[in-house]
Amino acid sequence: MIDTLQAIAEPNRLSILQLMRNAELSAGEVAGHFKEISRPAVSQHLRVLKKAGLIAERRQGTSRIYRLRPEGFESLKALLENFWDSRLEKLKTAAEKEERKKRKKS
Amino acid sequence: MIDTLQAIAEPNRLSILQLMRNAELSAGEVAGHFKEISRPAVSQHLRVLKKAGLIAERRQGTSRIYRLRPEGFESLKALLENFWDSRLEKLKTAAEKEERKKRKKS
DNA sequence: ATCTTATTTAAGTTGACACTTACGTAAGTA
DNA sequence: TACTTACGTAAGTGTCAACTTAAATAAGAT
Repeated sequence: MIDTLQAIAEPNRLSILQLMRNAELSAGEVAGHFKEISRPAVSQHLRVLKKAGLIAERRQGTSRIYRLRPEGFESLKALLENFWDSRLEKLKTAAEKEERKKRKKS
Repeated sequence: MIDTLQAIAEPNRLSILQLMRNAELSAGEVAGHFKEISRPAVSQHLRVLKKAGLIAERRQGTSRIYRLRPEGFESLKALLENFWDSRLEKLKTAAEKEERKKRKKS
């Protein structure tokens, strides 16, 4: 969970994920999009993303092809929904409290 | 955006946010939940979270009360939806391609 | 077998950042 | 005014992770 977050929270890795949003890419193709960092750096980022379950790897000849794993984002989605829904959450628990009060009375 | 992610992707800060999900807390109350780290450390985390727009601060006597800012999560939500909906996205662009093909024909 | 292509792994360096202790500040209380 | 309470800020330290270059691996092509 925290690993997923940390994997995404690095600028270059976030870029890599965004590149893969619509297409699979080989390690070399990914690296081609980055002028600032070397191939090994990209390779290391891919490893982190893979370990976090955010991408999957498959081999084809000498290349390795990577693709996004949308399932990998699901636990994160669940976690974060608790924050942007927290206002609803509060209303809900308040309503439940009210409910218990009523039952006590009757 | 990346700041928001980095703010959340630190274990203690994530815990702080989770603490605040249902109630406002003073800095001291937050610090009270952490045995492993000192008050100043908590204070520094609160600053990061505030800078990222994830929490808001208000003063009351000598205390400072912090509360969650669900709006602060929204840009992050928008970003991430592009990942877990990426399969739909692919279908959509494929459908659009198909659409253009048809128009060419007619 | 050797060479090339595509990529990862190893080893080492550096900068950022999460922490600590010590000090500063700001509001309320005696 | 002095004291206390509740914090934040400053300064310094250690760890970790993102990078580099160099070497290793793995599959194909000659």
